[in-house]
Amino acid sequence: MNYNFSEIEAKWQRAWRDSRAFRAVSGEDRPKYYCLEMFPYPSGSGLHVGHLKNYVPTDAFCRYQSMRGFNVLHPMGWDAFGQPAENEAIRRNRNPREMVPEYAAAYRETLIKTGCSYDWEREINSSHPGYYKWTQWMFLLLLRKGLAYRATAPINWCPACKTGLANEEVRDGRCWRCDSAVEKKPMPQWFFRITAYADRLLADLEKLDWSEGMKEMQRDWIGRSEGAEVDFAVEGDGPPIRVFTTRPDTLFGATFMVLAPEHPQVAALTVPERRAEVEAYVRQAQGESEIDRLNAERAKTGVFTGAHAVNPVNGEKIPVWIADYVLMGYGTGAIMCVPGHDARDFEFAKKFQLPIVQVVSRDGSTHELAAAEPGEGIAVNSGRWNGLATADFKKTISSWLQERGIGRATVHYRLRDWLISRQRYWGAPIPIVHCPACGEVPVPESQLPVLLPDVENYRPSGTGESPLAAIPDFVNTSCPKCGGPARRETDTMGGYACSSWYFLRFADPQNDNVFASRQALDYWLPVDLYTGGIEHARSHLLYARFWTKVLFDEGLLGFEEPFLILRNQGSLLALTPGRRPRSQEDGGDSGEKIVDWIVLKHDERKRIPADQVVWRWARMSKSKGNVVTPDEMIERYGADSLRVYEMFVAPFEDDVHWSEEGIQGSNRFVGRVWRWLQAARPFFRGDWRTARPGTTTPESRQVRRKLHQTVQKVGAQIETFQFNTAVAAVMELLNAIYSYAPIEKEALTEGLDPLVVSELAETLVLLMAPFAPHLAEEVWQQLGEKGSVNRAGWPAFDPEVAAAEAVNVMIQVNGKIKDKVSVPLDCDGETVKAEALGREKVRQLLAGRQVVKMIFVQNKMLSIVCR
RNA sequence: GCGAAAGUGGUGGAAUUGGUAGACACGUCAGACUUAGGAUCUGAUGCCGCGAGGCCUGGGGGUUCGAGUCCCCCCUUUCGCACCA
Repeated sequence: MNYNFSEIEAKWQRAWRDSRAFRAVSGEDRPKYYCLEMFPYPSGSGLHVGHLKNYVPTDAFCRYQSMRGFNVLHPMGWDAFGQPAENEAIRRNRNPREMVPEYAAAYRETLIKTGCSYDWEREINSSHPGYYKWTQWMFLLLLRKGLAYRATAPINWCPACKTGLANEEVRDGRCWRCDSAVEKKPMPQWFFRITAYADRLLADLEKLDWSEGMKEMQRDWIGRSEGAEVDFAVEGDGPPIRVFTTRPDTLFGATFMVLAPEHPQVAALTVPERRAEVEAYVRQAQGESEIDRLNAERAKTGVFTGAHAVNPVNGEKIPVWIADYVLMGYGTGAIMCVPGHDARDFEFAKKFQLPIVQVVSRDGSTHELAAAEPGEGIAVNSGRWNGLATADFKKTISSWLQERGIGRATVHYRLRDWLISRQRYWGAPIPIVHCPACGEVPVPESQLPVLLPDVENYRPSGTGESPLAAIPDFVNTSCPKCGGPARRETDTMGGYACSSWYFLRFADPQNDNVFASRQALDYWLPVDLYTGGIEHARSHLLYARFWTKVLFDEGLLGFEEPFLILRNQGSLLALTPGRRPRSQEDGGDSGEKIVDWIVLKHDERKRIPADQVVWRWARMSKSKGNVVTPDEMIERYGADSLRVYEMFVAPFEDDVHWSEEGIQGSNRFVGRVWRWLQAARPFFRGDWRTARPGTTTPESRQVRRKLHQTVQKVGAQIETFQFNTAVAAVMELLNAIYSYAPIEKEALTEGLDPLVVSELAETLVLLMAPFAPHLAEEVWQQLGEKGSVNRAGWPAFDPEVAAAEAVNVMIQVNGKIKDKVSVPLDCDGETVKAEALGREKVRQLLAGRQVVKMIFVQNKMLSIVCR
């Protein structure tokens, strides 16, 4: 009988819904387990099989945990606010308000069809007022704690998205979404002071079970660096120039200074006769794109301001230059230049013929420097500090500077504050009122949420202002403080605000009085297992950790880290049609990005001749036209087969080149399981556990051994996220079962113990349940078992049954395996030696030679060394 | 340039952490059953060799009775960071 998957899968999906099978009830006695996948933004392209590379294994894990007796919370929701959704709405000329729920519903349908065990009663949508009320509440909390502020600063402006971008959203000077070159634009915008938490965000990484690579990315992004700030007095009047350096021990080698072109002191420092030149350079630097400035390969440029500063350690006058290799955004925007020991300063000094002095040496001697020597060593040419080792010198000089009030040891971070303002429609309005009398006034909590108005035109204004600014009914309001006329803030919050706390909301998603009750939070949180793509390494995960710490500090949470274990799934790649770029598209001489392949646009599909199409592997996405949908796979092979394939095809973390050939193998496996269980069903005895097998043939013992070994293996491997080998283990077991009890035998039990067959059948169903839950439920019911298999206990394994009776011990002669002997488990060395030396083959090899030594490893190997 | 991970059959991938390399699967080949089969079942399948046997984990050294696994050098790929002072 073939497996009618479409009927059976529909039956159980209905049954799970009707029985609320995956509802998580807070406060139960069973230990809780909170398992979460990064919630998706619902796009029009729908889910593709690539999404399931995450959802399916994580679901198998949840089902396994449920069978082990955990009270599992496995929720799903929609990251519905933000530009992806808004851009899609614009493209389709839809209102996101109507479009998003449709898309979410489609996602939900597909996820239900895959048999994923979500508690849909906890579904959340971040664009729903009941949700974003609390996003706004979080904003006010940050504001109250001094962690939100408004500042006019040059921000990353994406001209295509017409909005500001946080630093984390800029890659190689380009917008992460649309790849446009990012510009700098000064605008008043809201920021969150994440830098205040830099040290804790860095230190607490140690507590987390995340991949080392992931932690390293966060460390890089936070970019802690220890050093010193030093004030250089300026010749004449004017405030000193403050620099940051990680090498205060090289102060004696500082022969000039460089300021970023945007540095606020530039104008004041520049002498009149150099003004024209300096201003021209500043203008030129401003006109450059971020991409140009980020290019480290190009030659150094700069101009002299005419001003001099005084090196505080030796009183020497040193020239002050400006150059675009110094960035305003890091440190103080000014540096002391030590050409002898910094490659960039060396290059600059060579070009502009500035003096180069050696102040660090390996052995205390000095020599002509052919290149910068950035390493540590012993101080030379450093006055009374000569001879000090770098580390000691750093400490000494820092205190020396501090005593004189001209410097101090400091720590700088690469991390910038989080730009939250978006000049876009589709986001949570920032709950602030601008009052001419009172200034920036927070909207009182009782007036939350500040509703996003329903509008006709939600497109970006083009002026840089939010579309909300064009809606008088929204903008014009009264000041909550003085009651006078005032204007609402028209920026909305970037999507990352919503995703920085959603994992808390799942604990108590309907609560209207608080973002989640403390009781529910204490029961469910923190998230025990979090899974998602590596692309969120620095943005989402950093922000969510930041908000969690703020809430902890406020006493609202009892934990400081939201995601204890993090696993990152690989993506699915699909063959994607593209073409060679045309000459004007290859970057030419202006663009640095070398493109050698461009995805075919929709209209190009038919136009381009087949022989000009170039196929490449690329991540699945609708825009690339290479998606395979779960729906079509489920239609053809069933959800269980698709699930098995997604897990079996490769390790969880690995990228996969999608092909349909593999899924047929999984389909075959599922069918084999089904057919064997159907054949075994008539002989099934529910009392096998108590009725004890009467006959124990060697074959029975062997297959039971395999069974118990498999139970152990599958559990252990699900726990370590090795789903591919866990599935393989069940396949091995099935092969063993087929040779023990082939279906074609007239009677499956002929010559077999029906109790053994029963044990095999029941345990096989349980082992299949996390992977192929529909099949498992169906057979579970057929076998006359009560309740959902998802609540049946995970099978126990008996170590005695699982233990091997005999083992093959390898015999090595001079390091090469020559023979093997089969001996009982844990057989002692002497017996094995005697056995081995008696073997004809071994005797021949040892003839005329002298045995030097023998090494015996129990159950593994006997190594004979001879001369 | 810096940092991280990885390189195993025709393919996806296993390998208890130093002890039978290639589990499991795809593909291929052969057989069985079939009116038929893109179904099912059985078997074979790293490479060279008729064979005995020899050779195989990116390349080259080393440690060891024994190395895919540990150490050193090199090559390649992927990812992250990068004029960060």
